[in-house]
Amino acid sequence: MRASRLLLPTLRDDPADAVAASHKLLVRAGYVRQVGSGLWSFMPLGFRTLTRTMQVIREEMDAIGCQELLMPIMHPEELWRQTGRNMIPELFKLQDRKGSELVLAMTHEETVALHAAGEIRSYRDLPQCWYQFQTKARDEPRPQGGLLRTREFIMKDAYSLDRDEAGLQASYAAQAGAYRRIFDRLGLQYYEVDSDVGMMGGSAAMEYMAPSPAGEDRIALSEDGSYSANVELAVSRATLPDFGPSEPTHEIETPGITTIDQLAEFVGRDPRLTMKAVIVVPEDEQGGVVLALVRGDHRVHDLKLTRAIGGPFRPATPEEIRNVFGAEPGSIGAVGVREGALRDLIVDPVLEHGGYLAGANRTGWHLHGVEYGRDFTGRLVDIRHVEAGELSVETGSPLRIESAIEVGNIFQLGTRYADALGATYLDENSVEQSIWMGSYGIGPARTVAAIAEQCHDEKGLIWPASVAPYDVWITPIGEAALAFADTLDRELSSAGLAVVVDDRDLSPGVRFADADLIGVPLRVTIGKRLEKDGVISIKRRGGADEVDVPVEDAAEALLAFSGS
RNA sequence: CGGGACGUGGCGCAGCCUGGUAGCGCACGCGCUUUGGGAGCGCGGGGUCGUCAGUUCGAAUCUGACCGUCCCGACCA
Repeated sequence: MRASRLLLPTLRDDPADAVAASHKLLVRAGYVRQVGSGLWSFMPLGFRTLTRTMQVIREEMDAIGCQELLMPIMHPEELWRQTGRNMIPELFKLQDRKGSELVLAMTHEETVALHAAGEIRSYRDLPQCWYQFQTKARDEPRPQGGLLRTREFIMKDAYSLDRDEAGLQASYAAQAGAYRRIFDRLGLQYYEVDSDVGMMGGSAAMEYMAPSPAGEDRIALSEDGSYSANVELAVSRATLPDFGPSEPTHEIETPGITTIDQLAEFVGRDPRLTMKAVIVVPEDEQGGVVLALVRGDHRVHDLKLTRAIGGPFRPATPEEIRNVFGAEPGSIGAVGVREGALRDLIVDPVLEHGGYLAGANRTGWHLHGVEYGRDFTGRLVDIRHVEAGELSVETGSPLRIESAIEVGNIFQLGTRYADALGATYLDENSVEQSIWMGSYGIGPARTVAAIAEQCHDEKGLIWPASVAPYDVWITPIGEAALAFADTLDRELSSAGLAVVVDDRDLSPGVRFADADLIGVPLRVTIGKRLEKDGVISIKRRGGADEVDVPVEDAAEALLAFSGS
């Protein structure tokens, strides 16, 4: 293919509004263009890379017996009412001309359960696995980072249907294996981490996380490799202070002290010997205030607390705090709270042992020696944010925290969707049973962006061979060189390689710069030395220096390079 | 939703404070020269200055509203 016939809209400057490396590079190299916030077109170059990425995914799905199908993007809202997910704020809603209510699918569990209910009759029909590449629409509060977070995107979503939990676990394991093969083939560096089930519900989930500074997620990883989890649910062994002997509680006056730092400083004690009170109000109709306690030097993880409460919450106002505790914010604790004043009292398990300095519910005073079980009780739920340097629970290996991009996830859903939509089968005893479902997603476009984040240098993109838009980029300099380039193109193309001959009437420097920016793995330069010495130069993008190859060996050498 | 920034040819920007006929670089078209790392000279085309309203003799510039985009905090492939 001659470059003069291709759309190669490369840019010399970074787009002004781009921050993430993948955003800058994919726009500059002409792979993608923006249509609106979180809405992107894949230009021909980008579409080739996206297609190759999807093909790798398709091959590995097929390899585990998953069957490709296609479900609609537009659904009757009624379908989503049946699982209650029509209330999700990210769900786009619209009406047709008759006023019928429709939604744009943000995922397809409901549709799969609908078809399972319609088509699966017997245990003999199970297990099944279905997948598709389909556009998802999500009314994101904040699209971001170019392709990293968009409002419309293609997802590979697969769904397993099994007769029982053991079957689901086998399907889940098969998907996990396929995912590892997919991301290995795509040349992506990634971690498989335990994750929150989020809006999907269900019992277990893992995420595939590509480490990158542009990533929005934080993952906790143990140094010995035995533990990896999203910080949304990561647990760790906290360091323990020297508590000293247990003492009865006694009040101490702490005038004007409202923060943990001030308190620790004022009494000259380790902040780890203090207790922090977080007061929040659940955002539901029930009303009431929840008191959450963590150690003074720890942070509450919002999502963990959301799970503990069972829904979203907001911080309590100073007035609400005064009303419930009879004291100013900054001197709140669990001891001496009026009976029935709290809707819930959640205690981080770190506080189960030891005596702490805590708020006295009396403005300007704190309590010394407060112990769980003796002085107060509450629901023990892990709500604390894991910190770098803490130790993994099982092996005691130190944890670090990395930023990462979520490129895929797998969920064990259980029977929630099947139950909501009546997806059942008859077992050997003619007893009706619920179908167990799993769902498995990969964002191909986000994966392309994650690869771009990991695989680039100051000159541009450096694609792994499996996803590069073309395999070989030939830059001929001069007429004789162009003729030989076309010959080489024919030879390599018939051997199955995708080749670009950059015949554009541009200076060599510009064409070299474009080739580097676009990131094709193999670069061939044909110049004066073709006629003088009978050699051409081959260079691997991002690899070692150029090597000269005699013209008669050129095709063979390139085929060997592309295969390795 | 809270906070911040920006909107001027295709791209990157200046001009705005201090109102007076819209400019620079790149890109683009034509001609000549040039060809192993973002070439040179010459000529040329292209902009309702986000939109609407207001102030003014006169608005890219001042005021207001709206729209759009990006970034930082709560959500997800």
